[in-house]
Amino acid sequence: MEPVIAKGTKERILDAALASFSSVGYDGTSLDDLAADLGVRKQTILYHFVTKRGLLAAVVDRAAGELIGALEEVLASTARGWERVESLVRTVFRLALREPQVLGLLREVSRPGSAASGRLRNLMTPLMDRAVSWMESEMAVGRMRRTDPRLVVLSAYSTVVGLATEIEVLRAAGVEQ
Amino acid sequence: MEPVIAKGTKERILDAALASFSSVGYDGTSLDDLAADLGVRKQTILYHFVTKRGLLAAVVDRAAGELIGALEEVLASTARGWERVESLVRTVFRLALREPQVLGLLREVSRPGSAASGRLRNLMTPLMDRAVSWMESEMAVGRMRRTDPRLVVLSAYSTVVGLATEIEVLRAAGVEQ
DNA sequence: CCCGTTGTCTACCAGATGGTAGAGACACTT
DNA sequence: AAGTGTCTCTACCATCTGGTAGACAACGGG
Repeated sequence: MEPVIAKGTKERILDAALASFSSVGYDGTSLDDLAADLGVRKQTILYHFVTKRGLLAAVVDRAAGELIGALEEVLASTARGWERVESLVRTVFRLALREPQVLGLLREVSRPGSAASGRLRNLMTPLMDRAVSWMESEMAVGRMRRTDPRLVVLSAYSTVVGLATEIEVLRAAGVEQ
Repeated sequence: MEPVIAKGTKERILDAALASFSSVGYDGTSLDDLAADLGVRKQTILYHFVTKRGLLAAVVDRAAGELIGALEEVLASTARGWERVESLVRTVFRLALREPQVLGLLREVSRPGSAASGRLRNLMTPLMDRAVSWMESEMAVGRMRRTDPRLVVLSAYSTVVGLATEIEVLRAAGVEQ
């Protein structure tokens, strides 16, 4: 599959695109600049991803896959109640520390009206539904206080992502982890 | 001060620009489109704000002024300890509900490397410093637990803004206030 | 009656952007 | 040797962008 030494051009493009999208945004990223950074012509990028939106979609798919994969792993574990929530949160933070770009991309793309916000929703809603129904069952057996689970999940989501996103800001402010 | 019937062109431009910047972002906003929406030529915009960045700066100044003004009002009150924090948070949320665009703009502009992030920092740091030194004095008299105030303020900031920003998302998900 | 200011307009442009067309190089199969 | 698919390249283009230059009207004061 993968060459032993050099990453394939396609992967390298995805890496650079993730970095660029998450820092300067989708509109702020020009294919020419991206290609120049990679020592490649723009048309090479377009060959692999057909259009700029296609590139964004691919980047989102890969990043979301990583995030979802990490979460799935936790979901497969046996922890129950708030323990489970805690390890989920911890997982997200660990990912945010290792690859801040993924969270940056999430922030960029979750803007309503973004070129890929629909795609993101399609990837996230099943996860969200699972979380909601799990919370409902936990509430049913009395391990959690009874509230609107959808609201709780959304609040938790935005708080965690918000905080994780600001990690760069925190770093810039000279704060430790 | 304000004309009774029609808002001045300048104010109308600022309104439209705020809406556009906060939803599709700075790069995603074209002066031509903005002008077309207003029934005005692009050059009218440039007459009032000279350059696109100038327009952004003006929008940021006005929005930040609103936010800071609201917060100043609370800071002038007599509430102490966590009470005070609570009313500050409440104020931000009230503003976010009334004008979600302001928070959208904040999110757009707080991205490191944004065209106006420096300007925003200049406007926010005095507020931040006040919050930090206030917390320090509260901790000194034992009304608050002793921790790194800078960290607390940053966390609170990102959590509140994060949550407030997602209000549109919450609304889209069909959740009440 | 002229003059400077203010605000909006028409006309135009240089540069960047995403995208198309097609050729050359290379590897693999037949 | 010929053919086929994969990958990258050069060349080109239509469109859109922010921005400049300058005309035209309205207005108020001297």
